[in-house]
Amino acid sequence: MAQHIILHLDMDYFYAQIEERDNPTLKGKPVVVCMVSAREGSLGAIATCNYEARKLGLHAGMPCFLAKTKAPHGVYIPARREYYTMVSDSIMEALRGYADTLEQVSVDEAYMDVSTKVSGYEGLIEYVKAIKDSVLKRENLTCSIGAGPNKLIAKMASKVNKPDGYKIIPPAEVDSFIISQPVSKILGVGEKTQEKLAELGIRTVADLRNLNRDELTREFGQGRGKLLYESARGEDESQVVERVKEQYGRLASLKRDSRDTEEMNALIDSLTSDVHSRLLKNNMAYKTVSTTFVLENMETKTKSRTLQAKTQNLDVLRTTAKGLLREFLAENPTLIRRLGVTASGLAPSAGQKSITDY
DNA sequence: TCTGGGGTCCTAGGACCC
DNA sequence: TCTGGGGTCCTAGGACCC
Repeated sequence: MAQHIILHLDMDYFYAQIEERDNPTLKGKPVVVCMVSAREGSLGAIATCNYEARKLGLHAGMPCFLAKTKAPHGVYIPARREYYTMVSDSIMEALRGYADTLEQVSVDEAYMDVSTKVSGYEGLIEYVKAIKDSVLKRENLTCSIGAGPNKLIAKMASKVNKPDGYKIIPPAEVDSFIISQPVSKILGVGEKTQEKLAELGIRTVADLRNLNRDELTREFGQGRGKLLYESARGEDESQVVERVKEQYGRLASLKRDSRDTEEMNALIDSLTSDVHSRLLKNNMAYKTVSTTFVLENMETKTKSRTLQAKTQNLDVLRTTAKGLLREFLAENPTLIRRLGVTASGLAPSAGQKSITDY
């Protein structure tokens, strides 16, 4: 049975690196790419920043007004998402030829199963270097690559020598590699799980190994329990698979917290147009519509409705989303901060069908 | 004086069907 | 008086990721 060789490729500080590439005078300065919303008085939040900015304590998700107090000389650039997506598509295309299967995880990240492309871990360094080189030649951008016998190890390895580096973990080194990691590095262990683990006295993967399967499923449920048990042993059976989009959604902030139906319906018009154009572009139909409400206190609520049959129709999307908004307002007295619309239950569109599907 | 936007996966209860 | 068990779909929410 041939061994699996999985790579995880991660573009370095992707959005900010693209901005640096396009404007070399930015090199050496803290570069901060911001997501800007329509909200009055808001400077938005950081999407990505380069390493100079990180040294000053900046990180993704940080509000930009706060970033500006820490890095007043930084260069703040509004995100150009469509452009970054084009760059991403070009990179993914370049990677495809190097992989048996390519699984794009996000704009700047992909898993590659290269099991039949290389003869083993011996020749892997050259192969990894060739991939990094092709990305550099194609888009003049650097990336980092991790390699190992499964996705978990590849992903953790890609972080080891960032930026512009690589790390290969052959099967014999998996155990010593994984056991040295803090639990927070395990994929799927976020803030909440970390807190709960800390209460149980668990901080490292080595600690985690002291709990057996039953204890973990009792504490964390079937899914997360299994994940923790296997991850602690460097095991991950999940395969690299070509991803199919399961939903298209758009979310945006209101100018100010509101219950103004007219304003919100107008926003829904614009959000649904966007979602709809992506459905058309990919020739997909949807069956379920969800409206997302982010409240004053940042709490998120959703309401959804599944149709009798799938459709591609824009008016149905709009009417359903607005209906859900009306219901939500009738049931909840709270002000709304952000609104979102998502189409899910996607399937390839049958072609000429339209309103009659409803 | 605040805190963006786009996703995936899992869980759980109820409806409904065989 | 007692009334199984399994599967699928729908809705809602939570955790996590970039």
